[in-house]
Amino acid sequence: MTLTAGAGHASADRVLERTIKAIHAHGGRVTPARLAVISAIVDSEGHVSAEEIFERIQAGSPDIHLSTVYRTLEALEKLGVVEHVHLGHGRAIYHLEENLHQHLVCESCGKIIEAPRDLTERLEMELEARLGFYTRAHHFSIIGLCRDCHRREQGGGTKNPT
Amino acid sequence: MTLTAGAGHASADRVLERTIKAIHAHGGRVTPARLAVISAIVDSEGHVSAEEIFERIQAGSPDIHLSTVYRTLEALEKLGVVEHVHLGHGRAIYHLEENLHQHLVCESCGKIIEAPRDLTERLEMELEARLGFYTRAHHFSIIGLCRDCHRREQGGGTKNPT
DNA sequence: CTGCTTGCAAATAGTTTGCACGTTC
DNA sequence: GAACGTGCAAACTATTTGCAAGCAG
Repeated sequence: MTLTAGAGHASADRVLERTIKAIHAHGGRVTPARLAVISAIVDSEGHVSAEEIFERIQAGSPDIHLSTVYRTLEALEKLGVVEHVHLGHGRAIYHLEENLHQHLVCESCGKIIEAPRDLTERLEMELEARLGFYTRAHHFSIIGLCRDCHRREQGGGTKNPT
Repeated sequence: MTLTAGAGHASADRVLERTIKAIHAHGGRVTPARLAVISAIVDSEGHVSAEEIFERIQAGSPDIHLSTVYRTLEALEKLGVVEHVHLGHGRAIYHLEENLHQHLVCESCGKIIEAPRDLTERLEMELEARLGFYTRAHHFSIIGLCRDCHRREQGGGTKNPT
């Protein structure tokens, strides 16, 4: 829980409202399933796999199917409400598009840190200026070691990369 | 495919040699399958999925199984010879660890561009200085649009900065 | 000879899809 | 009422694994 980014629970309703508007704007229907998925993502501080969302939802609405979660996520992604990243071998992780940030994933403990935007913004600008490469998604993942794990491996002498 | 030395890039042989040494150093065996996998990666300019490697190998050695390719890649990754990244929903892409670079993946045409190291080096340094996050892997993927696709989507190429 | 490697096939994990029915607008 | 969304099950893709036979050292 060492997130330096400000966590705004007050924004939860705003996200919901914005999403509903977006769904309507595209001729879509606002269904319990979709509301549940959005709530699950908001509740989970922004980093969840499809299955985690599914499990969270199951508690309150056992009738919602996993495939619906996937389809809803796809729809929400098309609406620009959520995005997903592949952090490793397994499942993808979804988060609100509002949370424009880079994921710093610790290889050792799996912790996900959010890098301040300004650090990467410059990189994006330079990529565009020098290579003409336009980073549309505004997100990517950086694999490495968090402060603690790095320190541990430096000092402890436990070198065991899996 | 064929192990004809000398005709290819000068670095190809060096990679092979280094890899053989690494395999031996870890008590592993140098097998035709492993040589074929390494050659396939080197031949392919560094960006290949497991299946592409498999197909390349099939041409010369139809007896090598896909699962062997996976197992070999895993072994080579453990030895620090190759690395892999997940660029999208589908398969992972493998490349030589020597090729320390960032992948810029064009969302639209799928082209993979390699960003010059210095662009990202600064980001890495700042991540370490400000967050204590140490980017061990020295690689990550940035999704976006290449110059051409970006221009096309802009609609007519209004400006032309080079 | 010894045990790391491989081929094969079957298993897994994560995600997608076809179809008929239920819901939302 | 029509179009969109959903449940369900089955398909699919990428990758992994158990086991016995095969080779490298």
